[in-house]
Amino acid sequence: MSRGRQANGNTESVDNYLKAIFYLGGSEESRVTIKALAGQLSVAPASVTNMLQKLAAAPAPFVDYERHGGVQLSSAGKRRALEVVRHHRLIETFLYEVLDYPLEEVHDEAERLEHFISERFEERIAAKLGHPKIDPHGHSIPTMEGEMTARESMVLADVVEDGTFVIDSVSDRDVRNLRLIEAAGITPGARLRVRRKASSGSYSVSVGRSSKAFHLSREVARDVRIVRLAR
Amino acid sequence: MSRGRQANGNTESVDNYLKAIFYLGGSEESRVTIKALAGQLSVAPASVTNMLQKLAAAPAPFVDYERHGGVQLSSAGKRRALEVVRHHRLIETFLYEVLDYPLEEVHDEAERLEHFISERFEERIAAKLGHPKIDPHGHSIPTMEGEMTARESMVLADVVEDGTFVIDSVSDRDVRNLRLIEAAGITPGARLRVRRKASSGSYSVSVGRSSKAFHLSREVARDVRIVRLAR
DNA sequence: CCTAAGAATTAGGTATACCTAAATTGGCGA
DNA sequence: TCGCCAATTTAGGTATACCTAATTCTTAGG
Repeated sequence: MSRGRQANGNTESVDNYLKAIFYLGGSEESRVTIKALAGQLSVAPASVTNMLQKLAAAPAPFVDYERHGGVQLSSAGKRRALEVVRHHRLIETFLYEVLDYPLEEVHDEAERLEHFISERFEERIAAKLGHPKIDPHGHSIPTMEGEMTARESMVLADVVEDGTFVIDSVSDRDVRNLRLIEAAGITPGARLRVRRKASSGSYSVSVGRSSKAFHLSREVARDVRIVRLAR
Repeated sequence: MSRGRQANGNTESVDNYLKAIFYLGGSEESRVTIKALAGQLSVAPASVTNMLQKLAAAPAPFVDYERHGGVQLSSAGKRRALEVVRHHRLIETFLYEVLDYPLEEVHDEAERLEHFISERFEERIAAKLGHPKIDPHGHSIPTMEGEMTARESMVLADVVEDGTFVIDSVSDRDVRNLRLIEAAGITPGARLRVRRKASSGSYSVSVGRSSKAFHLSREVARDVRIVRLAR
């Protein structure tokens, strides 16, 4: 009886590799280097090579791996990655909406639970939430069929001209940043006026119809994605 | 970074050993044999010996183990076992009450998730449910402090005289039995009239105020616990 | 009281998923 | 073109938690 198995047939570890390749590959699904994966997963490069060799050697492999040539998800791998992402984001939404979690705590819990919930659990929380399309951070939730609607948003830190935007999503990568972002009232869907770009790369912004401007560091601006408001 | 860790500091495996010792020790908390544990956990006896030696060698051991002398939980072990049981039963209640799971599916999902939820999750579902004292099977839910109210109930299969009882709890051990039990309307709190004990060891019973009697096999009667109704 | 059955333990393996350290490789700049 | 060097891979090791087979206890019955 091999341990470490879950509701589905995968290992927590395998799922994490797939998710990491998915994220690092970006929307172009480009090949990902071993080094980048190692960084993302906080694991030694040698461990990554090992794991990828194992994954690639499987009968219906999740990845397309080539010696010295990086990795890419196979279509099966992409399907599985999207399922894990769906789990993650549904759980986040559930924790936030139903269990009243504070936004910053949602990520870590979801990160653990995403590997262990059954299909039934997934289906039930989706139903309870009315089959939501975005999670509390503003990220798209893939459908059961593994479709994820693409969003064409940009990182706030890349904005060079003043303007008015709609907040698309916020990153859950860094809890400290996320707390600042939330405290500032920066929430997906809200209006964001970018007032000034300091030479340092930081911003003066205001949210909603408030005219109170406040300051956002470049560091924090990197964790906010926005869409230009149609004029 | 050792894998297999959870929200708390334990291994899934360790938690399962503690839970098994807890169950097998019964309310008298008697010593449990290696063989019984091996049976309960579906693991080879040698594996049990190994694990117990490791557990007993820890700085603040969860178990009191003696060579050729069986095991018993230490007070720390009992505390942890009760926490896992609390998780399990709270999750069951949550799945049943909030996510509308069918009763028979509640156990397996809880069995997996009990190891991975955080204290916060535990606290939140308990709050959502109004700090329930029993789970949908009728089992007591230990408190946060590790107290579990004892119930003096008996197994239906042990009843020798006809009489009227209150259903205390039903076992979730066997899904097939549980389905029969539920279909019969046997639910914790309901009234059960035991009409006849066949020589085979099976019963004719009726539930609630219904006078429709039906048949219960000894096998199924072993999974129902009852309390004699005060006259 | 002594022995043999059955319980428990020891010994030696497997698989997973990590690690470090030591090769190797492949592409880029001199 | 060639050699360097960072990236990658190979080699060899660790810990967990299992396994089987072989050995050693314990104790209950003769």
